[in-house]
Amino acid sequence: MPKVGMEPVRRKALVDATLRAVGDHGSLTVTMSEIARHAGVSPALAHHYFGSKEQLVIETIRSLLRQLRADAVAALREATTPRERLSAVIRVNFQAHQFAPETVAAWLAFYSEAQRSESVRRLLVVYARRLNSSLLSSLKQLCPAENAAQIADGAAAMIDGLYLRQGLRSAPVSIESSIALTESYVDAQLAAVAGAALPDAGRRAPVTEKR
Amino acid sequence: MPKVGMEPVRRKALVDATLRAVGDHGSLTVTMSEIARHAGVSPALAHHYFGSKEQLVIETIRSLLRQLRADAVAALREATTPRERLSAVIRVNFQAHQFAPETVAAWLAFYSEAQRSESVRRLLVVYARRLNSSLLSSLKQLCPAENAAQIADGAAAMIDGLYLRQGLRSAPVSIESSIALTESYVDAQLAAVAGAALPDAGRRAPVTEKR
DNA sequence: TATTTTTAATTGATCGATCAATCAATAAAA
DNA sequence: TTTTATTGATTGATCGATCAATTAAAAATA
Repeated sequence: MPKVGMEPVRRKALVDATLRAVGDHGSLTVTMSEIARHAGVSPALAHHYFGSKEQLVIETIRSLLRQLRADAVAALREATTPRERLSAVIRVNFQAHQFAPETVAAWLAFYSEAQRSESVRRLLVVYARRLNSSLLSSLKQLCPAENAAQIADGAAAMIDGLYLRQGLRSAPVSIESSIALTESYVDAQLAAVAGAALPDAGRRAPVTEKR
Repeated sequence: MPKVGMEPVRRKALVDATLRAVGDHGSLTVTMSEIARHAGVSPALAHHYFGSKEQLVIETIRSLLRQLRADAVAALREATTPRERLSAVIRVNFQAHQFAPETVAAWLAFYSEAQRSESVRRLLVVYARRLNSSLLSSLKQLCPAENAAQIADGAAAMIDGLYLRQGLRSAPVSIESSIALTESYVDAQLAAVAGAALPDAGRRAPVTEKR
């Protein structure tokens, strides 16, 4: 029963359905039929609009990334100091809808897919780089560049690791604890750097250069 | 050409082949035929000895876990102080063969599979718990228990995260840097705890309790 | 020792199921 | 009448799994 102008509606529905299906299935082995069912259309229509399953998956990741960026922009708008911006970047990654089990499961599936699909890998690299550079730009205003780079790597790894463990649902570290853990890491590292720069501070600060 | 006593030989060959195949394929979508080819036998033989693909995969994960534990035991034997034991635990996880791209890719695939297979999930939970408790037992001798738990969570997450990023092969953090990053995290956290316990130390130590 | 029987190892052939993808057909809006 | 939206039916390929058949070693029997 063709109503004109359905294309954008269907595309969005299919992308959303893919995220949901991949999310609660936990892998890309979901069938096009299942995705289509979630979206309330026939499998053939999914192919009509996206050409292939791989393309649909790619669009889904793109959409996740767009969402993440939009959230980041919004969060950063309210932050004024570098330290606040840092916290904003951390917080965004643990926002409820990003940290929801299905979303995490979907990310995991995408990471695995990245091993086979170069396009998927490229997209995830974009995400990884963006996270690093968001952290880095704030950190560089809080400590020397070389320390900043190291702290950014550590924080990014910790964030990704907390995701991974969230995906396993074994020892569920809550959203708040995840944020606290990451914040605490950043705080301690910054303190260590500051301590090393001010050796008169009474006590030896922990070293960070172990390279 | 039946030679008696082949079973253990074939089982090992098939398990090794599975790890390799899953590793460079990057996912569990490898076919039994491919695994069997890696092992130099027919697909039918793989079914003969393991019954199903799922069972073969499970045995493969078990084997990975065994290896990891053996490495850990060996590394711990040479450590005497709590701090040395802590370093040993960290180091083991970044050993060359554990941190090799194919191994990391295999781990990733298993994590993804854990979303669907309860048995796989259970095994990975065992790994996660073991990592946590190894870290924890050393940490508890270096700081109060509540701080220890937090630091263990953070370190475990960071280790897993470094694996994840290694899997992406985007901004490759080297083995040495990965170890250094994790060590630095532990050092700084312990220093922060110590600093908070000795408030006369001239400068306020960074807070860790953000819960 | 010689012969037969049992057991272990191994595979080729094949079945059945699943699934992505295609396509021709239909229905209604423009 | 052309275009857009939509689907049911179908195809072709892939893959896990099964099974009967084969080979040779080991064990039992004569």
